[in-house]
Amino acid sequence: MPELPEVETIRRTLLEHVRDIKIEKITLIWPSAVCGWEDKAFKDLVTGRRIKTIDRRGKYLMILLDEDWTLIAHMRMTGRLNYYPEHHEPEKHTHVVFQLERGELHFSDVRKFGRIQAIPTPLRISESSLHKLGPEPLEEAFTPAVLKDRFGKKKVFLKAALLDQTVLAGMGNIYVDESLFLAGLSPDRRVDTLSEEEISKLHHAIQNVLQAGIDAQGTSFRDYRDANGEKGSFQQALQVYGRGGKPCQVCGQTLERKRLAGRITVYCSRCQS
DNA sequence: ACTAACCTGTAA
DNA sequence: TTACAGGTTAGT
Repeated sequence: MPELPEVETIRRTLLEHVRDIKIEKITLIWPSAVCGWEDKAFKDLVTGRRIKTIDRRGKYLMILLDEDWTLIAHMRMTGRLNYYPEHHEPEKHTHVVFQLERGELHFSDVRKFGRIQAIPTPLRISESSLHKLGPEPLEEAFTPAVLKDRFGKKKVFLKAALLDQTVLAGMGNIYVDESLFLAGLSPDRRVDTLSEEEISKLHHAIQNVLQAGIDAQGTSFRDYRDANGEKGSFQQALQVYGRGGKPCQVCGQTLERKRLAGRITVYCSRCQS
């Protein structure tokens, strides 16, 4: 579920509570949520370490520990990281409990797709799937020229290109559809047909939509919650995602809904071309 | 480039 | 009962 704005919101709401806090004990309720380590090895590795800070790369959360180890968490569709200031009984889908010096951090995931892994910090880029990620769309280095370069000679649909994490890191089904609507571009355009001006519009729309998503603390269309269990509010601002068959809020035309690049895609055939 | 698979819950 | 869900990967 969480895309860049949701993961960024989790990062921020979690960091407030856990910066410089020591992990005292780990309980693996469903050990498969941790990949790459035997239960005991993982516990030994992380127990007693202090959380220095939390970074984000695309949809990955990176919890930096002292002694140069990093926990990498990916929520996939329904993963959550919840902070509780007091003891809290694990809920039905809680898989890992980190008992902290102050409070507890629970990783839960209804669909069991989400994962946590531990890697040595200096090797993090080359040793994980992180090294294949495209640029961060909200960083200054991300310019229209970079976007054009990332599309390269691809001939795929815009929808597929923007969902591809190696092209650009952090966009998912919601923010891709919203960005394309804002840019006035049809999701089934081939990326090699875009003009300079269209690339520029798309670049602007991507930054705009992602920043608005962060400002609204993410989109709680269904399951998403931040580290405090709070919903975001960007669902109220959605122009197309989840609105197939309803009228376009700009021109009134019925919004199209069809499967593209394997994902349900909603767009306005009048406003987007 | 598309599909299935990984899972569970919810809504049609 | 069936389809579908914010993601990714491995297969064809």
